[in-house]
Order: sequence, then C-alpha cells, then structure tokens
Amino acid sequence: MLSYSEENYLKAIFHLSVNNDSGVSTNSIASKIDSKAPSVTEMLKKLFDKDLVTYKKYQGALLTELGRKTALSVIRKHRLWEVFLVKKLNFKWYEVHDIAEQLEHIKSEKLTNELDKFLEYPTQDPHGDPIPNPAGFIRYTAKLILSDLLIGETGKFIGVKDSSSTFLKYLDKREISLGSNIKVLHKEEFDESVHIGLDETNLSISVKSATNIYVTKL
Amino acid sequence: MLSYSEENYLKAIFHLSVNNDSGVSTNSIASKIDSKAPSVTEMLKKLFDKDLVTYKKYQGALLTELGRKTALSVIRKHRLWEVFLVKKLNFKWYEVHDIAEQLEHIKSEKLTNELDKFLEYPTQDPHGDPIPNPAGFIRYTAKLILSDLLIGETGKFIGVKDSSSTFLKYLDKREISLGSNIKVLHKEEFDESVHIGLDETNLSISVKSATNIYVTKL
DNA sequence: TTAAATTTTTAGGCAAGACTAAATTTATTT
DNA sequence: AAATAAATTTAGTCTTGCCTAAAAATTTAA
Repeated sequence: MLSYSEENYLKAIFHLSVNNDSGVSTNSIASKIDSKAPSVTEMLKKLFDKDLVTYKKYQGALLTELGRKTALSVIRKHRLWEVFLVKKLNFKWYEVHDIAEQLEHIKSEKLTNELDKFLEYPTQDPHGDPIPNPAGFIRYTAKLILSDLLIGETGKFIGVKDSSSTFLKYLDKREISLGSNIKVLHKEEFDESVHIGLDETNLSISVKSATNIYVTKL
Repeated sequence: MLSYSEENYLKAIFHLSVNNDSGVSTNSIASKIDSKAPSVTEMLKKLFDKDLVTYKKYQGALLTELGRKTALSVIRKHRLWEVFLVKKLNFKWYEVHDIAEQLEHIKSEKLTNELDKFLEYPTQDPHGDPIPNPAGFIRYTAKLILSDLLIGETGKFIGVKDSSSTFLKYLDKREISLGSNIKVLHKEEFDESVHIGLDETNLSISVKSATNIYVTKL
C-alpha cells in the first residue's frame, strides 16, 4: 500500500517523463512537487527499493512498468473525480483541481470503476486530458497549439496546457469552452495576438493565451 | 487544518461520549481506534492545546464545542458519502464503511454541501444513522431494540447497533432491509429467539440478532 | 582542460504519530 | 486502611517525510 506522498512522486515523474526518455532530474521533481532536492533523493531510493522507478545516482529516475501503472491509476482517479465534480456537482473546471488532488488517493478499485460507470465512461476530463482505462492504457489525441493554425483554419478546442485557475477563469469569462470551434481570422504581426471567430462572435487573444490552447484541426 | 489522525480521535471521542457525561477514558479511546494508551495520552494533550477537548490527567477527555463541531463535520461527510456509494454507485450497505472512512477526511466545504444537494439532502445514512446538518445539529430518532417489542407489536426497521459487515450481510440474505415493517409474532422462552413477520414471510431470529436491530414503534 | 557553476547526494535534525517498558496514579479488595 | 490490581502517564525509540548545510559529482565555460 503506497502513501499519498509516494503516489504524488510517481505522478510527478510520470508527467515529467512525457517527451523525455532520459532520466527525470531530482531538481525537476522537487520543483514540480514543491519540495527540496534532498527529499527527492531520499524518496527515489525508497521507490527504487519498491521497484517503482529505475534510479542511478546523479542520473535521474524513470518509472518502471509497475510505477507507470500505479501513476496512471492515480491519474485515472484524479480525472474521473474531476468529471464527477463538474458534471454532477456543478463545479467549474477551475475549481476542481485541489479537491481531485485529495480524492485521487482514495483506495478502492471498486469505487473507481463504479464511478467510471456512473459517469458513463468518460474519455476526457474537464480540461480535455485523456482518462486512462483500468488497465493503464491512455489514448492521446493529437494536439495542436492554437497559434500554430494558419489563417482561415478552424480547430476544435480540446484542452489547455496551463490549467491554472487564473487562465481557466479567463477562458470562462471570454466564453471559450471545451469543444468550441475556433477559427483563426487574422494574426497581428506586431504582438502576435490572434483574432478568432467563435460561434457568432469575434475576439482577439494574446500570444500567451493562444499558446495555452490546444486544438485539433477540423 | 487538522490531520486525519486528529479527526479520527475526535470522532472516536464523540461516539464514546454519547450517553456518558464524565470524561472518556484513555483506554476506551485506544481500543476504539485500535491504538495503544500512550498514543492516546499524547494525542489528548495535542487536542487540548488546540482547544478541541477538555482534558485533565487521569480523568479522561471530553469534546469542547469546537471539538464537537469538528467531529460532527467529519461524521456528516462520512454518512453523506455512504449514501452516495449506496444510492449512486450501487454499493451494498456492508461495503461502504471502509471507503467512507477515507472519504470523510476530504477537505472542501463546498464539496460536502454540493454532495448533500446532489443526494437531495438525505437525513439518514444507509445504516439508519442520522446525518448532521452543516451547522452540526443532529436529529436523533427514538430507537427501540427489536427484542423489546411486545408480542403482536410492529416496528419499522430504522437501523442497526452493530454495523459489522457480517451482520449486515446476514440481514441482506434474510431480506431484512431498512424500512421494513417487522411484526413480533412470538418469543421463544427457551433461547429468547424471536419469530417475526416480514411482508409475506415469517422467520425466526436469534436474541443476538434481535438486540442488534433498532426499530420505531408504529 | 582546468576552473567555475550547477546539480545531486550525504549528514544530521525535526515533527508527527505510533510503540514498548517502566513509573505513577487511581480504583478495588480484603 | 493497607495491599493489590488496573489504568494512565512518562521515558525513550522508531518510521515517514520533510528540511538546511556541507560535501561530492557532473556540467558548463573560459
């Protein structure tokens, strides 16, 4: 039975090893998890002893198959609970993260699977991230960054890169919501801001926002 | 912010102080919580410092108003989650306790209140125990023990005393479920077993079972 | 290819929460 | 009212997870 802390380390290493096949550095884990390097080193040794990560001194860590499965189970729970909070309890998508951080550690396979069924087997969480299946399989959708679309092209808004509540609130206010079709009308040369068409309305968003929005080409 | 452990001690003291206005003893807490006396002493000191209990050496502990409110908040969450598990996720009433023990520590007032709303403000959990309101008020229903009913009297099954999963499974098998009307047909002098009528069927149950079943007179 | 800077690890501590063994206080008997 | 028994507290340890400061290894730069 893993502790909350161990589960959080596995989750952090998982996220840090996406697009990165060399070892995940001690410092990157520390900053992700808001702790200090010595704490990480110590934990990596423990995770190594439990066959959850491969770890060689000064060379960072990577998840073993067991570690990966465990991380994905935690992520699955996190994302299912987020769906529950938004779909059933009327939470906004920028309110759910901290609560899901707690709920993701609840231990009961039956609970997770019944929740999945209750929610009718969702494939994505409220931020557009894919929900792993019980076997730990995760289906990634090809993501484009909004600012990479050419003028005239339309994309479907499928997720965000930075899911800070500030950014999510901003999107809510602008009524840019998951699933919307976004057409790129014009790109301003001067400040790289992007004019977009959204349903009936047009608006302009900054580069910073545009690079935080994931779309699929239609 | 209280730790899980602190919350569990408060809950234990709350349960042990029902019908008991003198201090709750160190040993009784230890056995309730499955720990040892020295651990309890240490924790009582800490809870005292946080103004959650009154405690004098060798004289047991009692909840302060703050302690009581905190305990009831945890109990409220526990019971709401139990309702959720049974009503929405198809759990049996004997399967929910351990999971609710985890869920009761999730910290988010909004979550608790939204869950309450989602469940349409239930007043009792699946074992018939009352659910405290957000202000920490708890409405107790007058309970009788089944074996105290006289021959010929009928009672409504409203709860159990011992909610061990063994007992709950037994009730399920016998199709004795919360809300059933139970008529006492006969009491066997020899072994104190009770013959009862339940809807269309009659059956006989032991004293041990009969004293574990709470009813209200109809 | 050394020297400097950065990263990581080791060493040593601290707090929470649990434990055993021993001491102390309270309760029960005789 | 002693003497014994039972309950509680104190003393001293252990584990987990975190930290700071210092040492060691690795990387980067001159």
